[in-house]
Amino acid sequence: MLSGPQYKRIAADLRAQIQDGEFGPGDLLPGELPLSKRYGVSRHTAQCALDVLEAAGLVVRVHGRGRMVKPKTSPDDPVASVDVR
Amino acid sequence: MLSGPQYKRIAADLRAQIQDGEFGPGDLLPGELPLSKRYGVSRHTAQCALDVLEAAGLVVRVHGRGRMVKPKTSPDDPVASVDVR
DNA sequence: TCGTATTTGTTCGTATGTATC
DNA sequence: CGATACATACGAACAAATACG
Repeated sequence: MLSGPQYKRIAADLRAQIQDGEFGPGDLLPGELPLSKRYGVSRHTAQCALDVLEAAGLVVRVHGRGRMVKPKTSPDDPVASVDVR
Repeated sequence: MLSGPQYKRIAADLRAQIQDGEFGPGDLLPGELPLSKRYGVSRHTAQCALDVLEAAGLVVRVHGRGRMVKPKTSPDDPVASVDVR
């Protein structure tokens, strides 16, 4: 209800951790499987959460490697203002 | 294999139709179910195809209604240059 | 207002392919 | 080669929004 979709909640959670500095630029984020277990959701849902961060321009995917915090290239990124609602 | 992912092929197909004028701005696109039947894929795959167009800024979603061709608001959209490969 | 049909939203599960380490 | 991780694709189910009669 108040919590909304799980995947957006997880995405917001991860985003907070990134912006908190728990994950720096270039750091590898936890993968789909680890996230699915940590939050008690399916792998699909964990994937959706990571997709939100990717769409927000916060992370980048690397096939066979994982997802990493996008190294800031342009200082004009409206990244922090993206609504994860 | 040689043809690549189905969802990207379908997305490219739809994009061509849009840019061909078969669907004008504001027009409602075929939904996930119609597309899944037309192309013989699952609803999930059809959804992925439509997601590509949405990510490309070509269409917008409306819950309970469907997806429509985005009415062009800004003429600076690098839309046509998006690679659907 | 209510009920129904349609469509998208969210979530689960599974399988297989491909890329990296 | 084997383990890990993302890529693609199938299926199913119920929720929520919208439109219409």
